[in-house]
Amino acid sequence: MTDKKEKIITVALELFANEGYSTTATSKIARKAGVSEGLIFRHFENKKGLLEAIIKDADLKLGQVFAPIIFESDPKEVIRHTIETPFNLDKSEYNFWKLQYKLKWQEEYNNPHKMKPLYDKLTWAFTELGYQQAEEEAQLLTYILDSITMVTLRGKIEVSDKFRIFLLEKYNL
Amino acid sequence: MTDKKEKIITVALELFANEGYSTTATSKIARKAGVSEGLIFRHFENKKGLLEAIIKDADLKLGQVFAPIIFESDPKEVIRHTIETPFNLDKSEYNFWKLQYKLKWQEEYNNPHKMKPLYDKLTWAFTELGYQQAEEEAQLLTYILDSITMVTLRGKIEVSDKFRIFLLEKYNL
Amino acid sequence: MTDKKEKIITVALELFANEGYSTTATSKIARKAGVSEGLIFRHFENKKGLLEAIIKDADLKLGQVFAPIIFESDPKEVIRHTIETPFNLDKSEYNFWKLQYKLKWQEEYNNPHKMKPLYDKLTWAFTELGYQQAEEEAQLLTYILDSITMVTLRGKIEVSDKFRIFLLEKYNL
Amino acid sequence: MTDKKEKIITVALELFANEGYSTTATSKIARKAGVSEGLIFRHFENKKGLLEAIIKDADLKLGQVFAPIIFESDPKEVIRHTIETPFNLDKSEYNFWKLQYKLKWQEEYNNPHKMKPLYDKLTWAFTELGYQQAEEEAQLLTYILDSITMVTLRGKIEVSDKFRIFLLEKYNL
DNA sequence: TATGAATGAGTATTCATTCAT
DNA sequence: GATGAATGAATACTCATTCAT
Repeated sequence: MTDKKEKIITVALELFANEGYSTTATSKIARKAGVSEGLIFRHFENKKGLLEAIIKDADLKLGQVFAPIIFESDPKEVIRHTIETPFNLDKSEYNFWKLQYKLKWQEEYNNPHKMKPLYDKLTWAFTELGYQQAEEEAQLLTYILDSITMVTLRGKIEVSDKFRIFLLEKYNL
Repeated sequence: MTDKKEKIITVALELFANEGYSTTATSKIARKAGVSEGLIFRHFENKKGLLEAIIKDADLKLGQVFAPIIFESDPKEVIRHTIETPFNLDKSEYNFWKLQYKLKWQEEYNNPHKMKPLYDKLTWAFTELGYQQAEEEAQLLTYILDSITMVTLRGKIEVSDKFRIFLLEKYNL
Repeated sequence: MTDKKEKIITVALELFANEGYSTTATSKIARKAGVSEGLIFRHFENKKGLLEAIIKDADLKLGQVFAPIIFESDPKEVIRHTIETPFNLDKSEYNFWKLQYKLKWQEEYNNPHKMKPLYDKLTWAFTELGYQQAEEEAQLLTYILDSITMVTLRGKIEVSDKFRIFLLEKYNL
Repeated sequence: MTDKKEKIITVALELFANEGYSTTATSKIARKAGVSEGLIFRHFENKKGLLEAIIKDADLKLGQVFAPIIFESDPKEVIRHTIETPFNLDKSEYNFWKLQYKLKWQEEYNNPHKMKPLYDKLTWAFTELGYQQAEEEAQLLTYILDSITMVTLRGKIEVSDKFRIFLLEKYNL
């Protein structure tokens, strides 16, 4: 992948995440990336094609982010690690996460099955730990963490460390 | 308010909620509402003005939706009622809710304080019921319910009644 | 039809006829017609829609041009009049005719049946005049006249009056 | 001439003939010819240069096609052969002919003198055969044959063999 | 000779908005 | 209050052409 192609992807991710996909003009992406507008279409054919390239990249990354949890063998650690994820979001990855959550509102790109592996692992962990309704517990936890993540990304309110500890205690961690 | 003005608002709400604010052309609103395009601007000055009129309406409605909870005096009932809200969304109000949640991603329109009264009431209820960390409990519950609401609105997955009962049991209801 | 709409059609006909449909930019049409480019699309939806509006107009006109021949009752007059048509093209109608002939090369718009009524009338006339193979004679005459028309429209060579008389004599007129 | 250069010419001829010069993108030519887009410009400098190379080739070929007629010494044979030409078009040469006729509408490339030798030969033949107005007869015949050729190339209507015989009889052949 | 990344001017089309009626 | 013609700036996308390799 050439430098310019990569620059386009980076800039587009930033703009799509913060200003929205349809609100972001390809001309703006080009300007910010320091390339000609035409180049975007040479590399991605479509504005949509550019979005999809970004999504593909992101799906890969999503796998990497959750890999340590998926391969964890201690159920307590699975849950602790999961809970701590939204509290440890790196600022450099905000754009990535914002796009993930924004796209959920775009019918076409809302794929709930993406998180299936994590959900399954959590179910397993809760089972191991003797929870009666492991599936519901797993579901519940993902709901909680999704909300926390979104609040954090929006940046108007910070989810306090106190809340993190509150959560960990809830799960006896 | 004239019939036509109201029709514009209804149609715009529907389109903004489902296809997004910036993606929805005023011409489409006009067509679907059966009015001339010019009329939109006579009544609302701006496309943005139209959105803001809708938001104003919506804020009013939001108050009404949560009033029964806010004025409930039995703490158990406060929590039960809150939990059941996302499970009782009327299809006719999906557009209203969708817009609420979508706009949270629009910096300009994301006002976390909107839900303050509900949050306060929940804090009060948890305190009454002797929970140690009432504020965190209130926060947690709103997180959970936000996620459920969003999943429901997106419509790809249904949150089961089993989960509702699971939740109520969690809170000893 | 508003003035501006008509102006668009006139200018577009001129440009499509002389510079070709796909070679003519809508911006050029707008500039020459003294209207905004957007107006073209308000009125015709498409560049193609504009072309089709022109063609529709033209088909109407084609009917008018040949009506006097179609309703002529003297077979000799039918043939004389037909022969003289390409020699009497009014300069103000060149664009109309040019477009007719150019579009024949565009698969989509080449409709040989357009001239059926004239062809039938000629067949009738030749039959009346006792020609053995009236259909072929009619065909032949339209071939000849098409070529003359095209040469005339291209304007590099003029078809002489001598040739007109030569033709009339061929048909004993 | 390299293989690739020749391939470019062949493909361009096909596309120019069928989809038009200005409608055909150089990228499409490159793709269909299996070469890089840059190569077209290395070999022909211009898109226009490519067209002109094709025209040059074509003019050569045109000479070859009519040579047997030009060098025929029997006047009857000259006319018979000329008449039969449009009925014997080889499908493999349609593109060549289509381009010839389409370009006549392009002022810049419409050169009526190209056919002068054939026209002169026909004039000679008609003179030999005692026709009174040999020049006009020659002109007339080229008109007829041009029309037949165009109809054939457009392919919607076939010119019947009956018509060929009709023509030959007209000229006592 | 040949490639393919890159450009910049241009193209059809959209869209929020204005305005005369 | 309501219409519909008209605008102008912006938008996604195309395309002939250049250039370093």
